Amino acid sequence: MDSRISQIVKQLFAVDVAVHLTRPNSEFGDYATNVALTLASQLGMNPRVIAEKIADELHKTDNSVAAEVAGPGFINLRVSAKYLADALQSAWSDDYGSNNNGAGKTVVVEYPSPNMAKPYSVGHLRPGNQGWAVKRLMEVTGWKVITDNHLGDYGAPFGIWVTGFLHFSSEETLAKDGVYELGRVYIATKKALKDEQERGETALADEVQAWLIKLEQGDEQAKDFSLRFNKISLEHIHRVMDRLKISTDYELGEAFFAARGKAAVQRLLDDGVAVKNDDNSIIVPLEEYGFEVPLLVQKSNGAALYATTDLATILYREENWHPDRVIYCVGAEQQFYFTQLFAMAKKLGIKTDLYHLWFGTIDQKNDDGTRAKMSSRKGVVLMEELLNQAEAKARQVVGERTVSDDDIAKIALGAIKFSDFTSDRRTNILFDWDSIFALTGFSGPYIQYAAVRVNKILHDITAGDGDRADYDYTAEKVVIAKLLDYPETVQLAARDLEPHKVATYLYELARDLNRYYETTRIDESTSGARRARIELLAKVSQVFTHGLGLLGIEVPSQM
RNA sequence: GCACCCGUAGCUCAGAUGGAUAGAGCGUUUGGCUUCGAACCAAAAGGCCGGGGGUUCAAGUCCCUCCGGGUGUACCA
Repeated sequence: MDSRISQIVKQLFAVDVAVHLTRPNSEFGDYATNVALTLASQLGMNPRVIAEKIADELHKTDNSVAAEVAGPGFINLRVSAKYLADALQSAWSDDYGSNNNGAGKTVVVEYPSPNMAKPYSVGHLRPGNQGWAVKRLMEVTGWKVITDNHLGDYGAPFGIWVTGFLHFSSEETLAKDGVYELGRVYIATKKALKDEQERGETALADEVQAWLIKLEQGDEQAKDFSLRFNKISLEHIHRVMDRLKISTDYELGEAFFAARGKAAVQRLLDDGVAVKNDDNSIIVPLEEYGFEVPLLVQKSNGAALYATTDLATILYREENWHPDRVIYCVGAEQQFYFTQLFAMAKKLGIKTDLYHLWFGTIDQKNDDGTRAKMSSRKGVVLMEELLNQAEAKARQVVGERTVSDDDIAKIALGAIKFSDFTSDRRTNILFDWDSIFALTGFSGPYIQYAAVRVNKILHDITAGDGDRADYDYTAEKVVIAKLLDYPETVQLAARDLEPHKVATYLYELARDLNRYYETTRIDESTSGARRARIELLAKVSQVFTHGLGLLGIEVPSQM
């Protein structure tokens, strides 16, 4: 319909415009467009006159659409429910909502990239969650997707671990608490290091450095510590990711790329992109990209740092994966760093679209009522604890009904994940135990419930062989119109990498469906109507599964 | 200091390319289950969209400025 209006505009006024139909208040119509308003100044005509002409032309060519001019020059369009039902039927397919916009292109998506020194906390919720959703969005829009978990397994944390373990821990507590003990030791040691620095001492810091050097030199004891600690941490990360139902194709951590850092830095020097300072540190000046501070790619002691491993990572991916695009799912705190990194890549001549998919912080309320980012100092919430609590809450709501552990896990995950998609990913979100487990209203379980319910109906009621040809779909009009919006929603969400748009859509679809049930019964309808309704509900069910799947949320079999 | 982000109902947040009467959830008040699943639905109350100025036929949305908050700002990752 939008393209036909474009055609009419071209025919009447000889201008090319992309017409976008909006969904106005139902009192105005089913669809609306403001083309006449946007054209008015360009054509030097009264917008209402333009609108009238378009509406007239529309009537002449198609009597199934009622066009009406309203207000300053809006064109409101009204069609029959049957018309929409037919449109849905012809647009329908088994992967309704998917498209091929990204065909032939490759994208690397990097997530959740946790720091291995600490247990998986809610701080890692967004990278994993948003990263997974972006991966899914890329997949259903035709891209070839490669996912990589860029583990934080390199650098000072190892030295801090060992030093801290020897001073503040024991084999017994490590055996008992595993990664949580490692995390405790890490945080305690960081604090001890800071205190020491304030006193002007360096004993502990020297010890940390000594362990790092030992590891680099292949010292047996250091290697043994490294293997043990990494194993504990990695098993933990895998366990949590399994529970979160997220995974990646690769797990190439910083340590893997640090080994390639020297060569990468050498290339920078060879290309004249980097400069060596007198103190042996190496920097990439970025004044021409608007940065006062250069990017440091080698410490004065010759060691690699973040920018070094990230540079090696970029080069490795270019060589091996040839991506058109790389999406880094990392928090907003690193925005400045990534703009520097990308500027360096550009300076090196890398053409790939490097994109920092950032998200706001997870905040906590301070005692004085203000908000601030959750931090290990103030005490973070651990992911396993969050999952356990969410499952307990779900179980409590389920009550007497028998629901499998698997379904409970799906509901708990539905609540947690969806809460991350209730706002734009850039928004700082306030961590709150109640809202993150929300099971009612604008929540994951609300949609899951609607999906479970519709599946139950589909299971219990048979469509029969009635003739639906004469059915007018009046009662279903709102739901059908909503289903017709789905492909565009996916397209927009994928274009802007904003999965929360899918979440909003699914909520509205579920709400429209719940309202529909209030007025219409499926089982009491006549044979032809029943068949039409059952077939429509099957479509709704498919969209629920598809859409929730984009958010990494599954539909339980029961709840 | 500088850079980026944010300020919308009591709270938490939506509001694509500027468009008609600014929307949800939670909370509050009220009504609806002998009914295909009430984790639901219906209704009500609640807003100088941080302040001021500008551009436009039209501004929550764009520009300027001020106020308030968050996050960064080369040898941490």
